Amino acid sequence: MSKREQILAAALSLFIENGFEKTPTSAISKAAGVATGTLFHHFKTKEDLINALYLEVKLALLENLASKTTPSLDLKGGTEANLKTQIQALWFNMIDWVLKNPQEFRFMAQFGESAHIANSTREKIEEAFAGSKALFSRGVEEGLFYDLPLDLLLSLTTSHIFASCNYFLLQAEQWQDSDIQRKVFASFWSLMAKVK
Amino acid sequence: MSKREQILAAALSLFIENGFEKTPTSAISKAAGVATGTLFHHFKTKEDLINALYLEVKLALLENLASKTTPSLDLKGGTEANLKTQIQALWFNMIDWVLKNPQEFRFMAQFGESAHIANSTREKIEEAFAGSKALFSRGVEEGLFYDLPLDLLLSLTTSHIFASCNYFLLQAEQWQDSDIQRKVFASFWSLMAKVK
DNA sequence: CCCACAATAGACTGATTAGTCGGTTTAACA
DNA sequence: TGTTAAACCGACTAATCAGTCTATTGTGGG
Repeated sequence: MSKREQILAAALSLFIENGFEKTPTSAISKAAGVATGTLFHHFKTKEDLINALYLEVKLALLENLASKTTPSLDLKGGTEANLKTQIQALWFNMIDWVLKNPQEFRFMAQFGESAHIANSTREKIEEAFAGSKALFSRGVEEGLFYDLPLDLLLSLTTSHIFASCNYFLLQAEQWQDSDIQRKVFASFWSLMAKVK
Repeated sequence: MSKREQILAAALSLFIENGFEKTPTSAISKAAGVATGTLFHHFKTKEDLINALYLEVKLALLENLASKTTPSLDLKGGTEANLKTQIQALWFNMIDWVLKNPQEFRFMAQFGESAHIANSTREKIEEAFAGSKALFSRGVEEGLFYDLPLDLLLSLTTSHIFASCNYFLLQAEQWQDSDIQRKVFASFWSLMAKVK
């Protein structure tokens, strides 16, 4: 692991444990086994560090969502069944990843709304997630989902899945119950899908 | 307005604008038109101050939710219609209050997850909101809602309504559209209500 | 009118910390 | 082997800030 990675890993742990302001850069460099100078060699400021970390975490999540969701663009089984399958895969992958990477998730949850994350960082993430966004856009276009502004729909679905992750992270044994899994996904789906 | 209230009001503005750590107590007392000593007379520490503020804001919200939701315990029109009506009233009241108190909402959103809010504060709030909680508990008991752990269901509904508030706060003109209102509430309701 | 105590004031300090600086080590490459 | 630049080191500093302290001003009850 490069020193840069050591620093990021140490920062991740310390930030979620103590918060940003209560984590001195000295503590980060110490935990990373690195000198202060090295930290500031890799990251111009402490804010740069947290922004880099946030971006990396988000991209790691994205990669994991994408890797398993076969983007099978052929529409066998009808467009609706296909879309639901893809979104369901995304949903499972997300919870899977969160349960395997609890620190990363806590970090996203804790700092996603914080003022430390710069707009430029948010824009980069927005861009990277454009692909997943398109999936939901399709649902609206095809009249399958509520005809609501896409941003609103995305915000509703994102917060639903975040809340689910948060719950299963604390109650990991419940995630073993496939009955609960089914119900929670049903809840997720019907929050956007029109009643027929 | 008492000095104590002046301090809380100043802190609210400054905290949402600059964050907790980037708001020196000196800035708060200055904005409140008060001396440092006065601030620390009313609040033992800066953390005490934010906890008091958080509690007050949450209680103000609660009062507003409760005041308008006539707790009509007679069950005319069937228990189901009654429950839906009450929850719908809660839902509208919440968005109404948020649109009228944007700073308070931003504050809740920004600091709800933060480590500055003590557990004792969270417990007090939990207690205060037990009444609203009971409404959802009823829905589960009556088999109207998904049979999921109450905490999970509450977390899902809360985050849905938070996301809605957040959206309408930025896109206030959309809240004028009663068609959108209907759809978003439908989404909210079907996220917990079993499909029949 | 007086006493006790709450409220107010603001100068001050001890501790903390982000980031700098001057220098050393490592490593790629010519 | 010599050159160069990146990576690395850690002592140091300039600035900031939470909370203290001592003094002053209301104020309610006896």
